[in-house]
Amino acid sequence: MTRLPRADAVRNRRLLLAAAADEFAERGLGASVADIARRAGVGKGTVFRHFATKDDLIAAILVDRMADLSERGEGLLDAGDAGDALYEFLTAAAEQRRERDLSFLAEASESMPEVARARDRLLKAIDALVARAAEQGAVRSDITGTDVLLLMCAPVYVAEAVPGAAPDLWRRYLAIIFDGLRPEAAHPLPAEAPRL
Amino acid sequence: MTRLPRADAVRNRRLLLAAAADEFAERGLGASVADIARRAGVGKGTVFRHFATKDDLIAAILVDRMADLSERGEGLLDAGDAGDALYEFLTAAAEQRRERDLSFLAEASESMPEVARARDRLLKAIDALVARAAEQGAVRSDITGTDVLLLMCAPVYVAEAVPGAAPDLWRRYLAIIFDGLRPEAAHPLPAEAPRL
DNA sequence: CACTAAACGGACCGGGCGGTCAACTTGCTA
DNA sequence: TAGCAAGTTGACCGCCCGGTCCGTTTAGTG
Repeated sequence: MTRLPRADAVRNRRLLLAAAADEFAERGLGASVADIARRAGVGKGTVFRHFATKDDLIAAILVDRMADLSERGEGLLDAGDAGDALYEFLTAAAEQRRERDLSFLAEASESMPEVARARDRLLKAIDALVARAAEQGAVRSDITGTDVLLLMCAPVYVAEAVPGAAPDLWRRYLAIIFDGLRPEAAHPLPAEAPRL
Repeated sequence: MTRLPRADAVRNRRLLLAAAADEFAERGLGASVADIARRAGVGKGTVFRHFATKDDLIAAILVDRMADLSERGEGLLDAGDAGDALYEFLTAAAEQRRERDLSFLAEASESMPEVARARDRLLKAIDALVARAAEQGAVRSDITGTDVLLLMCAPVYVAEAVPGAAPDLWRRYLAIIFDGLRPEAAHPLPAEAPRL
């Protein structure tokens, strides 16, 4: 059998992921591996022992976050009102991103299979939430889970552009965007729904 | 009197701005000054003669773009249907950004007074468009020009996240978001409207 | 407790970046 | 057309980054 990982290695990996998430959130993509290592209280070499490249580290962070969101979405699937459940899910997604904006990490780790797998799971949960909401007439029936996955990020993105904004400004834009998903649509949807 | 700038200097400045916009659009914020100079057919030193720092160059690009949009918005102020005018303006804004996404330049040049001035002019035009649309009942009356300035960027932002997307996918999200602005609101707006 | 493979640390390397500068060229003016 | 300020150029500087490497430390094992 393969040996179990050493206890200190497990601990350091966790410290590294947490430190990296904080550092990226504060300094953006340009945060240096050396700073991350220092923040985790670890040597720079240790970072590269756990994650072959900076991009691998980024991917690992993203996978963790998407897994958290997936769990949340799956837990909301048996809620009574499907519209409320969807709204609540979108709120949770916005809150996660609000706490630490790591959206810029996505482009650095496109095309990593582990990230793709995590995103597929997330999309599956959202698909189910949207389908139920559409059945119950809470949202228009021509939007897809992918639409919602994409729009999910918009409220915080929009609110972030305001320098000294109230911390819950994103709620304002979530309300507006969710209103745009209602069944009584004024505008037909141009362009086909995207896939993935 | 102060001397007029030399003809070649004027030409090079224009070449530089165009080359820089292209280069940034293709390579992101990390595009190097050396590459921009090469693309403009000019020495690296010339870049710094025209723009003291990389950030000054970025600011100049942004000012140009915002001025273009402002002009467009101001021209739409005497259109018959204010709702259509607003929709058309948002379409123009999305198209500009779709052609070349330079959104990431904004954070590099926050707090530059020239950029602030250009943005103020743009905001003024949007305020007027939104006020007219609200008067005519095309949009809900509790949204502000600032809201629209912020939301304006969302459709392209959202559509960009899809790798091989149709080039006009953003129209889909513009339709959804514009629907969210209609007067028949389902959700009250949480959080106050932001300023600036 | 002794031994070893796994894990760690940080000096080190090559490369690319933003920005400077002094020698050179050129458009404008009188 | 002569003269010069304005403009151009690319080699150069110092810095910091991602990634490597090897001597040292340490957690688990029998």
